[in-house]
Amino acid sequence: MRLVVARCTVDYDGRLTAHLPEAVRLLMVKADGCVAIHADGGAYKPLNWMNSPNTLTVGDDPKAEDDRVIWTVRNPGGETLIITLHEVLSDETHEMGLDPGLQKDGVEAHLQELLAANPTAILDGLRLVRREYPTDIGPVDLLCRDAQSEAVAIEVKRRGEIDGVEQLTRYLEFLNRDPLLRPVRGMFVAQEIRPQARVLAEDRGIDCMVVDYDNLRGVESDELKLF
Amino acid sequence: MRLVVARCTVDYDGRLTAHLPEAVRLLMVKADGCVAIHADGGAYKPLNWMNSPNTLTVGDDPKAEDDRVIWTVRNPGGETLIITLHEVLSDETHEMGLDPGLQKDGVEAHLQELLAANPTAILDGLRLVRREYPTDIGPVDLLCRDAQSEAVAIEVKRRGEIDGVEQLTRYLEFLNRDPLLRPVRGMFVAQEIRPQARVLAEDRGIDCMVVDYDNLRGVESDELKLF
DNA sequence: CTCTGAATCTCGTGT
DNA sequence: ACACGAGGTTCAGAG
Repeated sequence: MRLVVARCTVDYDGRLTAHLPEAVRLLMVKADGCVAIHADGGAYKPLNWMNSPNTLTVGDDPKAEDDRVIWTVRNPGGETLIITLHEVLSDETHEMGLDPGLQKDGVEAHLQELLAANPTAILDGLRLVRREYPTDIGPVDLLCRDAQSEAVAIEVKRRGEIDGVEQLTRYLEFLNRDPLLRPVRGMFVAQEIRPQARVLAEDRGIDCMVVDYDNLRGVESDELKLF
Repeated sequence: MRLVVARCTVDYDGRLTAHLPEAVRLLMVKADGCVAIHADGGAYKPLNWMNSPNTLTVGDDPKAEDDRVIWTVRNPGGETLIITLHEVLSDETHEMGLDPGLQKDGVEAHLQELLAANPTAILDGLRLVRREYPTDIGPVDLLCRDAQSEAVAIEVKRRGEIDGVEQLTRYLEFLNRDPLLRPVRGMFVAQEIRPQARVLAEDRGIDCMVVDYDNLRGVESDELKLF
């Protein structure tokens, strides 16, 4: 990884056009060639960047009186990032090697897995038909049948907001056209449900349910203990 | 901005839990206190981070035999980021000052402006009634009248996806309650429309249209040349 | 390969 | 403060 601290101006032209006036910033060039320009504050996201694959060419500015250097970064999509370095304050390179990568736990996929394994935690007598049950407009998280064998479509979210209710409503609209499934009931299951989402869901006849991730893990381990 | 290159392990516990095995990485501490951990490749996004405001406390690990150092970053939300530095390879600090910020051009707002100025680029004989026409549930991008003076509600997107169709559907539902407007037709205009979004739109009787940003700019400049 | 949906989304704007 | 929508979204996973 090469780290350059420099007073610079930047111009990006690609999916949009963007410009950075002259200031001191960090230029980060990673081993795979991707380039990122960071300011000293604000977000973790860089001000500008160019992902790999790309080509970086370095040249002097023939029009300039001082010794400024121009970096031109081009990618196969025709996007360009032009960095004019007016003054270089630091330029260091460090070898780092490949990163073993991030291990995550506790995202929506895990919640969905736990619920698929324990549908009765949602509703007594509930049985799983399929995870990611396909419809013409995308897959429903869980399709189940309740104790009366009626279909229940379940949308799982970490945080339940209005767009999740919209999503489930669309699925229900399409699922209810299928005579083998009709009538299909909707359930909105999340670790947290925003008040507005709850209002909209209830207005549409969709049941809401808040579940606890750690409790569910407990349920699962309890079941494992039985064997 | 402080830049530390170190062999380290990282544990994040907050909205999810995540762990990074030992490897050499860049630790970036910005002037506002935010911390980011970068690998030497992949995305511009850091592997782990903690936004400002937060507190960084540095301490030795009393249990360790070597001289490892532990950084503990805490934010008011109770999230923690624990970085164990096994070996520090570089540690530098640079003053950068405030960044003047990014100037952008070519986003959805510009597309909407161009279409508002040239409604006939969407449909022959189309006249603009109002941009950001208000309804009880939010403003419609463009409200127009066609050659037969019937109302047309237009949703403008850079990339047309299902959400946009939902949005327009909601607006149409409310606009069609207004006897002065009824019947209101819907049009979904974007630089690119995803197939599933097109299916849903057509299912709802909404017309789709793909427009080109650069062409529109050309139309505009053509009109300007007339004067 | 495309397409869909999640994200520690982030970031702005408006109320 | 919260809700809503856009993003050079990025990113991973399934068909």
